[in-house]
Amino acid sequence: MATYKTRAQFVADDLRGRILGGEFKGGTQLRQDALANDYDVSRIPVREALLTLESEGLVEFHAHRGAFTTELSVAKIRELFDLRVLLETYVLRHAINGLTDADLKKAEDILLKYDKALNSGGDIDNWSEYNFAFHQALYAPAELPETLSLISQLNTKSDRYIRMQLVYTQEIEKAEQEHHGLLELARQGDADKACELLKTHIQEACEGIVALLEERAKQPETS
Amino acid sequence: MATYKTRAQFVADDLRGRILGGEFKGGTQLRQDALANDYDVSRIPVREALLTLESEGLVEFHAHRGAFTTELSVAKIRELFDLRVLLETYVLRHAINGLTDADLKKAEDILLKYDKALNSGGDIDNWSEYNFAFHQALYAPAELPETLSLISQLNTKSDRYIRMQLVYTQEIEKAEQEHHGLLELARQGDADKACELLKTHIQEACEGIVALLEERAKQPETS
DNA sequence: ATTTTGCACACTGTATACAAACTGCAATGA
DNA sequence: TCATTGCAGTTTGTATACAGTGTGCAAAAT
Repeated sequence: MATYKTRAQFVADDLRGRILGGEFKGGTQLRQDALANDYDVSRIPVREALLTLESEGLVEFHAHRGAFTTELSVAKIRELFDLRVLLETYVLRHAINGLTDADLKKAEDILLKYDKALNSGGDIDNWSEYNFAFHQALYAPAELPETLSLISQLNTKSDRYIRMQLVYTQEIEKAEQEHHGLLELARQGDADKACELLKTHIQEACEGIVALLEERAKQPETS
Repeated sequence: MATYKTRAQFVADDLRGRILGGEFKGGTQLRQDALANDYDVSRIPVREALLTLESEGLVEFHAHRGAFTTELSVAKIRELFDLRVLLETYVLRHAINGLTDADLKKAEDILLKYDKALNSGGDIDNWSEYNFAFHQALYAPAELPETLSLISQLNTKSDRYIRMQLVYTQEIEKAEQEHHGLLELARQGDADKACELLKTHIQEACEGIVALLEERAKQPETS
């Protein structure tokens, strides 16, 4: 199942994980030769992987100078989260009437599974996946694939910063509670309240990140 | 100025134009070798160009089987246009208060320039560019680059169908009138009315396209 | 006659090799 | 001293060559 088809895809998937995991600080150059050695492939699939990541906004190409990891300004982070509010409340509103019991059960399963993982010495590494899977489970019944794809893009771009926040603050429990609240409102079919909760859920995460970044900006380099 | 940096970028830009121009019908395979001959380059830059176009949604890769042009279902077209309404009214509302005289003048210049081109035996080929330039001129003052980027994506994906409609119906004049109306409302700073007009402007274009596609679906292949 | 197996062809995916562009430093000149 | 030019090293961008996978037809078997 997880047997990757092409080397380029494998490199792209792994490298994405490394970037999102914070292995490279913003603006560092990704040398094709070094990556090719890392993965024991030639530079061709590495280049193709970097192009893929460029289209996802994780990397920027400068002609004849190579690929550099991107770094988002506070203004751009705010913009991304505002877009998430706009698009995610939009799909949630469309999805909420068509939610079947099976859909709700699926979302709940994901939630409980992560609750359990959280209690037994939770891993933050795959929190992003759980988080995204939960949201997608709620959004899927809207049957708006293009919209979900845009939302996925926005999540990928903001993922690094969300993780950063989770490492430095202990907001996961709060987010989990909000997820439970969201599920309950969805079950009741209360679109207005659900969207309102979703909105604050996203906005508060944004503010947490911004606060962290601005605090960090004050301090000189600590490496 | 227009001296392209890399061959891959040149191929991507040109090929995008050919796809949007309707040279390939939906689902046709784009053979790397043939394209490499067309552009007198090797397959490497061709592959990279195809990857770029894949990220724009114009092409789909199937592992070991190559790249195929995409074709959108009516449902997806409707979804794309609904997203355009959502995002474009969002930015217009943000932009409309900050519009300077210079911004308005710039938008008007674009409009008048195309009016003139239209009267002297108008070219449809570059209508897409004019159209997009006009909308961007109105949206730019919002200073929401990520949002504009998403809008640009949506426009690229739907561009083929817009052109198709313009070829078969004579809606350009109507669109031009709506553009003038939009500019006037923007000048007055009436965000509500401007967004309302923008919404119907987009929605009517969508319905025109859908009608055309459904009509065409009834007829057998006429080639 | 229908299905199956195998093989040959075609095309994609990737490695290797080469050309071109950028970077930094050193030498030269004002 | 400071700016400028030229050169060498490094890295990217691309061509060529090879390996691997999918496709279709033909021959063989039931």
